Amino acid sequence: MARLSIAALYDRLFQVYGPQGWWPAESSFEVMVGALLTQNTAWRNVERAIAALRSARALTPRRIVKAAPQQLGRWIKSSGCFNVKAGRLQHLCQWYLDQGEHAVLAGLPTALLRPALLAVHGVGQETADAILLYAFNRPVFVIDAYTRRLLYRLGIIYGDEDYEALRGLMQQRLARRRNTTQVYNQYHALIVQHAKTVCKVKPRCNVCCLQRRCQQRLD
DNA sequence: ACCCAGGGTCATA
DNA sequence: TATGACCATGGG
Repeated sequence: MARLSIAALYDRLFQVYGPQGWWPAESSFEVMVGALLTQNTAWRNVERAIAALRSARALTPRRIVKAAPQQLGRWIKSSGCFNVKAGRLQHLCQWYLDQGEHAVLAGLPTALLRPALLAVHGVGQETADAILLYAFNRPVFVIDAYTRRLLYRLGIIYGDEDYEALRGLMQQRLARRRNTTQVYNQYHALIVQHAKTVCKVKPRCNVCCLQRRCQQRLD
């Protein structure tokens, strides 16, 4: 059986799950907050944290920076690792204010914006790229553990490639597409959706198990 | 009682 | 560079 290509996998996922409507948020700033809070955390718990911030009227960069760390921790408690994340959230918001907020940042080229995000303490590659793609609408593919696992099961990668190698691979294979930013947006969301529904319920799902190597669980 | 979730940082070797 | 510990809640 011929190996499924990265481009064909996208079409298959989209065919099965349809458009995903990511990122669920009311503003680009809220996307940034969510991207940070969802680090190693189920989205459900992040929603509660964001709801708590909103009902406390604390869902703004200034309120978050001004808040006492302990208070901030209480608001975002449901997202786990709350002491760590309270600090990270304040670093991110302080940076956001220092840079002049969204309008200024939106004017920066991705080649400058990405390193700037990565320089924020608590923002790693996946979080930075999620912010670039979903808050700033930049054509940057977000690599996560699900992406790596799925590509590995499909025999598309070895599995030991580093983050940048995978991001480069995904972007290269999708370069011919019409609207790459929209494709990256949907693709990442589709992989997450696929991972937390079908693969979990049905070990032999109708997407990744088109391939032999996927007939057995490899992790 | 485990294991994992829409990760990242830090100490150690 | 490459592991491991740590953060810590909520759901399965």
